Amino acid sequence: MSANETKERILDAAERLFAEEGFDATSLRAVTAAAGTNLAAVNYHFGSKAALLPAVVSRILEPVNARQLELLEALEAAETTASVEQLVEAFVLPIVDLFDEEGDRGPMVGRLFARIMGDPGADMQRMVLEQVQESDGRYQAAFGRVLLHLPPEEVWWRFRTTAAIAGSMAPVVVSRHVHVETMLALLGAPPAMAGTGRDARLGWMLTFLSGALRAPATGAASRAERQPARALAEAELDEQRLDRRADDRVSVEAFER
Amino acid sequence: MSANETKERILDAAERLFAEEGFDATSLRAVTAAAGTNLAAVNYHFGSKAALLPAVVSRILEPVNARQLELLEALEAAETTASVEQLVEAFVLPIVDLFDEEGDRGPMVGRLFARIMGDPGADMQRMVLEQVQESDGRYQAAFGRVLLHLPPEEVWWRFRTTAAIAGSMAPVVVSRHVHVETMLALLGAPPAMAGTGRDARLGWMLTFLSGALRAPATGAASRAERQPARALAEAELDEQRLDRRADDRVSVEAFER
DNA sequence: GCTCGTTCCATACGAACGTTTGCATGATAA
DNA sequence: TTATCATGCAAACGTTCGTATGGAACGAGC
Repeated sequence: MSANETKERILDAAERLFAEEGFDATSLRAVTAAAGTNLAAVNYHFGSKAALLPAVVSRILEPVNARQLELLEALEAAETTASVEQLVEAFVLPIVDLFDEEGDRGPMVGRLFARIMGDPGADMQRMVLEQVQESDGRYQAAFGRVLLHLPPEEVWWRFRTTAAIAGSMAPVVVSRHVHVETMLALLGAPPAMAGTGRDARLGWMLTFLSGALRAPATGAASRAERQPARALAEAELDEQRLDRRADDRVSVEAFER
Repeated sequence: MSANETKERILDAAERLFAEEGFDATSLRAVTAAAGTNLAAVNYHFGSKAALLPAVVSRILEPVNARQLELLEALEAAETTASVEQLVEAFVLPIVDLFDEEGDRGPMVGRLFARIMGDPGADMQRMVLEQVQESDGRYQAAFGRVLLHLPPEEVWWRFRTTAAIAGSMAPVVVSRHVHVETMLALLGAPPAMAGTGRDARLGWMLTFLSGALRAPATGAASRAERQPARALAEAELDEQRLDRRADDRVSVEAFER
């Protein structure tokens, strides 16, 4: 058997098991058994178990990054300025398509990414950020050119959040990778939208994320809209919440500046 | 030492270690060493390692749920109908305050929740959903009464996404729990907003989430806004992307109905 | 047809894991 | 004082983990 074939089979098995059980809960014995190779194969081909995870991730992320950049360049080559929706679509489409691959690989990869992006470990974050660095920077700049009503740092944070949602929340919430039976049993609502195919999910995500990105700058919301929420709630609950700290109301005032 | 004191010390240690290292990567020996108790204490007081996690989570979630319900009831008792922002604030405020607790417990709990909400395992999802069931249902109903421009299932999914973001993305992206040094080094942008305190973060989240919730129903966006993004990108890239499937364009048409 | 480097495999090792056991300790009630 | 019970502790159990080793199988190049 060729070396590459073995490596690919190991990556396939690891991808599935890391997604299903998590990295720590997956043993090399389980990986090699699923891959149909010997236990020692992982250490031979990848050096260690720790080195297997970045290999799995970059095999997934590379084509997504490439396509994100292709779509962005297409937009930038056009004569008209891109809209927020266009930028969001160029960013999100490759991700949604990844989670929508035929067979069960899409859901699987979705779960893997939900795990990875939710992991607050420094090593994990570093690994992901290294892989998306280029695409990320290019989109940051592009959104900065379009969201002119926002100060730069707010653009930065909104895009960071958007990217994180696209990578981690999308597969869990929007697509078919969540344990819908569990949600149905416990929350008892009809998640019909999840079943209507890729384009419905894509459109739904575009609406959600574009809405968030387009929102006016923080602090620009009218006082009439925001003030009563806090004032009312605080007043009605003051006697109940004995544990609240004294500076609470002060900080509200500061924020409502 | 009283039994409760030991249990609390174990929960404290487990909370921190689960957040920092993850559940699987944390050994009972590490927990009991940090708690200053004997190794057997966990099994004595909680039955098993598996039972320790729900105990940790519900100790955190209980006061948050209670406060969410308090704030919602205050809004519902008012004579005027609540706004989207008011509802979002009532839902998000207890969560933001949780991640903002004095000392380092806030960031810690934030990391723990990022892990838990990102975990696609069925057991984990079931555990969380059971704990938030009541509050979740009440807010679902409340948002349904306010987002009148959306069909019920879209309200349902938008709130699901909002809740997931509030629980998992908020601590990672908006607050101080992300490894900012790593982001800075790799993405090289000034995340100044994260440093300006709780109220700035809260306001930022309200803007982001309210914007997403207020967005028009999916499909209601104008064709002039959305169509060119796809058409342009597809046309310019057709020759490059040989691997694209044939039904791609068809499905776009279907979605743009 | 032999050689050499790559790949594969069976096996072993030491460490770390969750759990259990048996007994010590200390407070409480009779 | 004695009996009882909840709690704490040290030690050990069997299992599983990641990694290392030494040789077998194989194919390309001379």
